[in-house]
Amino acid sequence: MTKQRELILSIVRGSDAHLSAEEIYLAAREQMPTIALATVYNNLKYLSEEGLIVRLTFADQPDRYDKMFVPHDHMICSSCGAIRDIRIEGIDAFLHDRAGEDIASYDLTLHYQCSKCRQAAAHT
Amino acid sequence: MTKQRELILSIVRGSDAHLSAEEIYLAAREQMPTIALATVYNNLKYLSEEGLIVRLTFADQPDRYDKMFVPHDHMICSSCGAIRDIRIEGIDAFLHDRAGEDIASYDLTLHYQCSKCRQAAAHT
DNA sequence: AATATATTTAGAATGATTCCAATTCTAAAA
DNA sequence: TTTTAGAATTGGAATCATTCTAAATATATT
Repeated sequence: MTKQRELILSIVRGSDAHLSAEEIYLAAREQMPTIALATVYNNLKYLSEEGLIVRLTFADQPDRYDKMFVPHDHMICSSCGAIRDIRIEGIDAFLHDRAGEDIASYDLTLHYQCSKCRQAAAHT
Repeated sequence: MTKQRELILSIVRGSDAHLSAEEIYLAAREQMPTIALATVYNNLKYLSEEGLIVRLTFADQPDRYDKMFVPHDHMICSSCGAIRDIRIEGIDAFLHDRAGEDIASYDLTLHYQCSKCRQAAAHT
């Protein structure tokens, strides 16, 4: 485990945001100013493949990375793009029941309008 | 409605595959050899925004386009990347019930291993 | 300490998509 | 039907996220 890899893992694990590679790179540089962007990408790929973190792909955005200590899904605001965690009780069993195939995993993203954007839209 | 737009819409509507912009471009060129790739992108964006077709975003792939005449979700093979439609009875009500927010829409992708890849993996 | 293997680095390359500016089309008005 | 205004098309350049490459460096093993 190199220092770089350790640092990147700790940044993802230490944040509640859903950080992009670029954001992780900027955070990493504060502690290790010589780290290369390619190293960040290499390690994010490695850590995702090892299952230590989870890569999230949304439309019209760079990929994001999630520590996913607790299983959950995501909600994304259609207006501002803000991402939020959501736990949907029983979804896992529900999907395994009805898929009719052996499901390895799933990605679920709910689209909605966050309260901030709902307010902003209200008084226009 | 320009001829180009009409052609692109008919290609998406006429296919059961989940075509990428590039594939749609190639199909379009057979009937209209001078059509520009940018026109395909412009129209796919326009048609998606109008709700006439649906854009699908998966990890590690270009976006794909779906006519979505009937609501459904998708399964993607973790080995070969093949995409399949799946209908999950009651998922819509289930999500609206438990989200605790007003859901505009959702994206659900199940990851699995398709039968072809399962066989291929079996006799190695 | 020597060696083999894995990782890092910086920059070039790639691929998907968007942007741009010039031209052409379309549809509506005169 | 001409005129005209707005929209769409075209081809190429530009952009952005990400991966690749090859050389240098670090790490772990003998």
